[in-house]
Amino acid sequence: MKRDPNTTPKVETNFNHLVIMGSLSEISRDAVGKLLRRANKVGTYKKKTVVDFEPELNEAQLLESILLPKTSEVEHCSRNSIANDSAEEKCGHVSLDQGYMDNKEELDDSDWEDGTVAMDDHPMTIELNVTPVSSVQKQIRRASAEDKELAELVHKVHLLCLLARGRLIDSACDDPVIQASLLSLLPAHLLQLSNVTKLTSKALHPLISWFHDNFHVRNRTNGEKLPHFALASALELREGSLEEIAALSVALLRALNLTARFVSILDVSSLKPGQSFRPIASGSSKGIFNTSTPMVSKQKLDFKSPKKSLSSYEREKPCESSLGQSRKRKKRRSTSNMDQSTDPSVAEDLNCSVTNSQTSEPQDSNQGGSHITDESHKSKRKGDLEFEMQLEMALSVTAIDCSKSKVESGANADSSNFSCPSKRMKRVIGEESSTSPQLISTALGSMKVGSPLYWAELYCSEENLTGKWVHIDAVNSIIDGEDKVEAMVAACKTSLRYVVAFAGQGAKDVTRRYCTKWYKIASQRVNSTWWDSVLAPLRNLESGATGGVIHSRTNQITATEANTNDSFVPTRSSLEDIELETRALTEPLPTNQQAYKNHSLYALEKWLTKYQVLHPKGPILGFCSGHPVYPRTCVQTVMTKNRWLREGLQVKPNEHPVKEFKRSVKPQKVQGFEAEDDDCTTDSKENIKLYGKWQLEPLNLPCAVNGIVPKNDHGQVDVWSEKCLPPGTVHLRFPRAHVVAKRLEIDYAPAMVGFEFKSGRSFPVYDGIVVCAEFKDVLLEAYAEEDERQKAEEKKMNEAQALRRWYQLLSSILTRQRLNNRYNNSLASELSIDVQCMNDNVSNAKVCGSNDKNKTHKHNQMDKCDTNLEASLSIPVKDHEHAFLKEYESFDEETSLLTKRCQCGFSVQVEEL
DNA sequence: GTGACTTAAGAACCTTTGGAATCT
DNA sequence: CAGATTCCTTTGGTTCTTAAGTCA
Repeated sequence: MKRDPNTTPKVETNFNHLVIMGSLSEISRDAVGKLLRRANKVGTYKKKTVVDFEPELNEAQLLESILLPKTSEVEHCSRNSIANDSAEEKCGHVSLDQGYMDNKEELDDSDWEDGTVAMDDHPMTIELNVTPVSSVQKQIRRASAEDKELAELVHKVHLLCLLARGRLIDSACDDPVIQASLLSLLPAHLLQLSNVTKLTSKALHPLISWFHDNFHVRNRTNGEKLPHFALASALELREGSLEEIAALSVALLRALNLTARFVSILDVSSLKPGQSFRPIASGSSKGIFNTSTPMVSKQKLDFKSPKKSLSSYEREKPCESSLGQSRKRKKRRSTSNMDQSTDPSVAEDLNCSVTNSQTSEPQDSNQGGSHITDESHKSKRKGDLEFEMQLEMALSVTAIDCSKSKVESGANADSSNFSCPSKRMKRVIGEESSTSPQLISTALGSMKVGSPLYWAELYCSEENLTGKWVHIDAVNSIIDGEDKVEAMVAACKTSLRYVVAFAGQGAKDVTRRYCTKWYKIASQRVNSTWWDSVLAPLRNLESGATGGVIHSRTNQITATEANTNDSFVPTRSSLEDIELETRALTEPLPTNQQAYKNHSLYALEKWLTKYQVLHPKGPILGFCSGHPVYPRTCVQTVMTKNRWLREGLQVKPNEHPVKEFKRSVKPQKVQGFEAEDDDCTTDSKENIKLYGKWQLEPLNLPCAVNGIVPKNDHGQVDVWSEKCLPPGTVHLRFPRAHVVAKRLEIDYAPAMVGFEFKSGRSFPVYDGIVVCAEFKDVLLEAYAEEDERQKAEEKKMNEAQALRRWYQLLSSILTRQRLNNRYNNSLASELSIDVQCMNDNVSNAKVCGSNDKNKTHKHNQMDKCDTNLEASLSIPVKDHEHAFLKEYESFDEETSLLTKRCQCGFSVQVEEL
């Protein structure tokens, strides 16, 4: 992963930060890497990856493949990106087709119903022979473990991306230029807020209403700007995306020297597979269709098929609203009594961004018009776009080199794409400046709202006794409306799974503050261990930036006592932790029974599993449909004696099973009809007896005495864990340990570590032996020796085998040569060349074992062969019989080698025995 | 529209101690 | 001949989870 050379200094700063927080960047890399590897493997997961990944794709390309959705939305593509896209799409199609052919049989109707397969260049007709009735009864395919794993990986990576984005926005809020510009716009009387020492939420009303009147949400694309510039641009125009306006409100609060956080709902892809990602703010399609006040004319809805009209409607909506907004905007501008001139210094800075957004405007509307015609084959979902954008931004932060794999289509997209419903909510709720729940519900009824996604949290030292973080939604002009957030989000058919507050480059999960029904979202969140480890470094940064020692009224009174008696100094962070924890423990009782099934705090007896009991059975916390509600802490897991044994625990004497149920014994197939008669006897024979944790004591195994290992009925020791070892024994996990133990006549028992299931039967799995502790060293020593000896023997055997093979090879060559010489066949010359080539290699090969004192005739013979071969290969083959004359012989006394020579130059070395 | 309940299907979990043939 | 090693074959019942349908 290389750093992108194109990243701006701002991003680099962030990256450096990430590097400092090693753990987080590691987690990011790990999660993204896993996803990429996983994606590489998965080619058949249809809903998420229609493109069949090519194995030779590199990571960047692969990422692109994931991100490049099946279709693309023309309106957000730059000219360049369109060209690139089409090229890429072509590639995509090749593999898509391939993938389709490969997995043809796996594709079911639902794939086509999704309508996400892009066939841009090839018009296609799909003939459906099915009747409408049968198409309704589509095949339900449950998600496999693999699908779940992939969904979880995507979820995690998406979370990391959103976290990274939040940090970028947060750092943009700290920008001194933006803050100064905001202050310069602020009427003088509101500036006094910065001098207020005892801040309450009431004091904020004038400020927030001024902000709300002067900054507006609008749907626009602002190119590839970084949050920093996007924010500046929004400030310049006094309008921007939901995110930008919320961020500006945070910047304003910070400019006034107040402690503020940028809060965002991390609207992340689902943890469960098969659920297509739909950003909250875009509203659910179901909701839109249920609305009684459609936002577009009926004609547009009448579009071929209901399915088609759904998607077209979804896509048209933003355009229409965008146009509407621009009209509204003009009106607003002309009537606005606010000073239209802006700070010249800021204007200078922002010049380019302003032109950017201005030029993007007509383009926007043009494309809006054209995309209706193109939509039949360009239907990239907003969620996909958002995901791409976030992933890209996060990757740039974590400096993954994705410059080549830039998802061009996504780059132009902006969070404002999906902010228009929220903007409408603002009109409805904000303009009437009322926050009554009734009004919200009216707004929701007409589905003119999106969900609040971003807001601010301000620390008010005079709220409560110790101070409090106050929810401030400047976009909707809501102050201290934390209890309304959940209802607003729920109205959008989603839930707030992750609400994260950003400050000082850090982040903190504050979901608990906004969520009253934790049981509903708990299952939709990633496992808390992972999430906590991700947030740990960010939490520190956050509390470093916002935390401070509390000097509340109560503390001031007891300040001296606290200093002397208690070392605990409450910080904002720790007090908030307590507040959130308290919320977690005081959740109201759910009204529906099924909510108790996996509730973390409460339980109903009827929803307990087979291996759960209530102990103690009380206190009763309340009732749900007549069923008593118990605390979850009373739910205990019960197990059989054997299962507890594995945990290193045994049932105390005289304890009766707390739960008992009949084991259903299936009649043995072999016995056939005999078993039918046995039915009642087998049933009564064995009941499964379960015991609770309170009935147990530590395992009391017989000790090893006199070097004898206590064994079970099978003459072995069950080693489920170290706890199961009899006292005074050790588990030696090396192979062939029993051989050594047996040789040394040490008592041992095979260690059974589990079972393996094969062909319907279970077989014990052994690993090493169990011996008395006193023999451990002796055995290890002996084993080391034995090991060494065995290795030496192995080596010797290898060498001998090598010798044998050499001999075999050489003699076969020789035989061949001899045959050639004798019969002088036509292949002779060819062979000689072949053999000549081999000569270099073979003659250099040193034949081992020739120094062995116990030289056998075989070895001797081999040596002969060796030299013979050398000689025979070194001379050209002729029709000639060697004659070894005595006078050419030489004898080397040192090596006892007799060298015989022929006149032709051929020589043979012979070792005398 | 909501929730209780049923049904159905697939995933996940639990079960828990050979024997014949061949090689060394 | 004894002991070690390899090969054979590839369960099936129960519970949990999830989604859809029905009904009050």
